[in-house]
Amino acid sequence: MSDLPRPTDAELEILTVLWSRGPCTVRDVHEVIAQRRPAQYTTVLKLMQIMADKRLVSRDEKSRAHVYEAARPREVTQRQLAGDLLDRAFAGSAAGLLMGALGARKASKKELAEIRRLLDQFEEAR
Amino acid sequence: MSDLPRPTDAELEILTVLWSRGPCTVRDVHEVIAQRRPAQYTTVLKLMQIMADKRLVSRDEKSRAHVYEAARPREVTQRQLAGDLLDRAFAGSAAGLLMGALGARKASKKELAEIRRLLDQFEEAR
DNA sequence: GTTGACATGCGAAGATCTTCGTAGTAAGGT
DNA sequence: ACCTTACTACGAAGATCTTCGCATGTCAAC
Repeated sequence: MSDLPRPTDAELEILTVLWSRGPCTVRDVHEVIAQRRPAQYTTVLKLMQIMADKRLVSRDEKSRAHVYEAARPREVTQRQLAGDLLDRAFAGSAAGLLMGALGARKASKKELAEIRRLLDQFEEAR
Repeated sequence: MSDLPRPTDAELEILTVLWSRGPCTVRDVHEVIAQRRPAQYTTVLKLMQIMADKRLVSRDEKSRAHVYEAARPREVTQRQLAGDLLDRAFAGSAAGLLMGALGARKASKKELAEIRRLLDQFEEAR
C-alpha cells in the first residue's frame, strides 16, 4: 500500500467535493467551490492536475473532459490526517484530540450519544 | 482575544518543546530537537524569531540569551488545530474525528476508558 | 470549413515555509 | 586589551503552495 502525501488545504477541499459527489470533471468541482468562494476555473484545474501527479486522485482521460476520482476513500485519508495530528499535536492521545474537538465546536447531545455508540462498537470489534 | 495563525509543522514542533519544558532559550529548544533529527541551531533560531513576529511565542530579551515562551497554553492551540481539522476534513463531526484517530493508532484499553471518563465529565459540565 | 464553446497544457508569479551561512555583537576568562 | 565562545540579526536560497493568464486543441453546430 503506497503512502500518499498529506493533502494540503486546497487539495483537501477538492477531495471533499470528490468524496461527496463521486467522480467529477474539473467543471463539476469548480462549480461547487466557486459557490463558496471566488476561484478561477484554471486554478482548480491546475490543482487537480497536480493532485493527479501526486496520485491523490486518479484521472480518466477517455472523454474530452477528464474525470477525476479520489484515489482513496474518505475514511482512509481521514485516518491519515487524524493520525498525523495526533502525533504532531497531541502526543498520541486520542482522548486529548477528542477533548480538543469537543472544546472547539459545540457538539449536540445527539453527537455525544453517537460517540458513545461508536465507542462501544469499536471496543466490541477487538 | 486576537486569533493567531495556525502553526506550521515546524512551528508546532517547537511549540511542543516550549509547552513541555516551559520558557526556553533557543539553545534549549535546539538541543531537544537535534536529539531526534538533524537541525542547525540557526534554523531553530530563525523559526522562533518568525514565531515571535507572528505572536505565536513571546520573547523576553532581558538576558543575553532571549527566553521564549508559547503565547497560548497547549490546550488552546490543540483546540484550534482540532477544530480546524474538524471543519476541513470531517464536516464538523467529532465522532468521525474520533474514529479516524482510533483507526489510525492503536488505543489501549486504558485510553478507551479514559475517553469514556472524559466524555462523562464533559457531559456533566453543561 | 468556420466559428464558438469548452477543454487541457504550460509557464510564471507571488506567498509561504524551511533551511542555513555569514556577519556582527556582547560576555567572560586570561 | 585580547581571544574565545555564545548569541542574535540578516539575507538568501530552494521547496512547496496557490493563483491565474494565455496558448492550444477538440468538438459540434451552423
